Amino acid sequence: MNILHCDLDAFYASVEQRDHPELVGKPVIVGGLPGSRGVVSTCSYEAREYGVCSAMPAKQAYRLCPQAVFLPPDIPKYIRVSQDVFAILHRYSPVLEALSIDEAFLDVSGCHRLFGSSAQIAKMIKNDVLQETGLLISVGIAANKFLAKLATNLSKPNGLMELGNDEIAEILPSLPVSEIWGIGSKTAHRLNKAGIYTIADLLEFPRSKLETILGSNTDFYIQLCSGKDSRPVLSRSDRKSIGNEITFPVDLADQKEIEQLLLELSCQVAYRVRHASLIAHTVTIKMRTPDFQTFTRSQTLQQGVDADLTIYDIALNMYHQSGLAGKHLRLLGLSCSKLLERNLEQPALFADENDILDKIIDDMKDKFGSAAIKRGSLLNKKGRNM
DNA sequence: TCTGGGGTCCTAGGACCC
DNA sequence: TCTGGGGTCCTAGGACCC
Repeated sequence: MNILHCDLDAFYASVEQRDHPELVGKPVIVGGLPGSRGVVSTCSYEAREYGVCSAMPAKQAYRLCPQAVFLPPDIPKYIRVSQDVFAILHRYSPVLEALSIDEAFLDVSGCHRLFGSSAQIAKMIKNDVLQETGLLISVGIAANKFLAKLATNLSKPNGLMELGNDEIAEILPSLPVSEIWGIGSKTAHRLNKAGIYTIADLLEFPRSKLETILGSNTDFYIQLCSGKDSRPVLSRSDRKSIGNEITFPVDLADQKEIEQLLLELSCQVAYRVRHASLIAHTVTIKMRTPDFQTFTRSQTLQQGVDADLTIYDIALNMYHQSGLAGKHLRLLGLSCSKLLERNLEQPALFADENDILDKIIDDMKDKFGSAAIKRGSLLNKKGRNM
């Protein structure tokens, strides 16, 4: 029982309730605003009582709970709080795997002499997080990652659950397959169509037929359903991609306007790439049409890129070659991948004037914030801000 | 009813190389 | 005239997670 899964309860909404005491006890919905095309990122437990949940369209959330307080997310603030919480977790074990901004696995094997049993460590973590950040965190304890995460899910909010062999034998068989980490709505639906609703159903199903649904992951999922999971807790390796995307308030077909937005995205992403001291070898654009079909185009380059206008040129070219130029779009995205550390890359012999301009703009963004300065061609007559 | 934005990982086909 | 097999990389799409 050495694996802990730690998950902050209703993270974004809880931070807002902490910072705005008048919101405590009220339904709070962080994410898209009611009139927008956004969705709910996180909602407080008060809002959940009305049927509101994560990923629900904001319009639908408003219909269910019009009295809720809708707030846009303040991601930089949540990142700061998250860092504080992860620092607390780090005190108890160096083997920490961050899953997201509000979730992490901790392997506490070898930490018992210093801190006591897993359950004692979990209690100390919950206490420290509450004392130092004012937030509630749920902790699941088990022999492996799958079961630890399950324990957290079963005990939220403000949970602390240790899943031992007896509990596993009792709980696991009747759980719906959608509770399995990695089984999403599509796969769950296909399993249901085959008559598989619970973990017990899955284990009784002929393996060969199961393989037509789960493919090469069949054995892995059978193991999970048997309560076995040999994946180690691993500190996150380097990030694989950096990207931004935007869903327009209304569908857009005007090429000039889309090109302008592509330039804005290029500048945002390039800035983040440079800020991380990285260089990208692949640029990808993403387009979504009003019927919700998503298309991507990507290009891999011999020479790594990090300049605003270089990335923009590549993106613009792909947009015009995509067959979607002039068509209505509801989403436009740009991302950079195949990232390498900049100092490992052979530097260009001469920095050109674009590099110098990027450097000046970056310095100003660092000092005054990203809204303070942008390229002249990004300022249209309305003074759009993004 | 109308579907965000940040990501990760996987698959399948095709090009290319030996 | 008929063309294997293995490996790697690229591209596009899709499932999934929070």
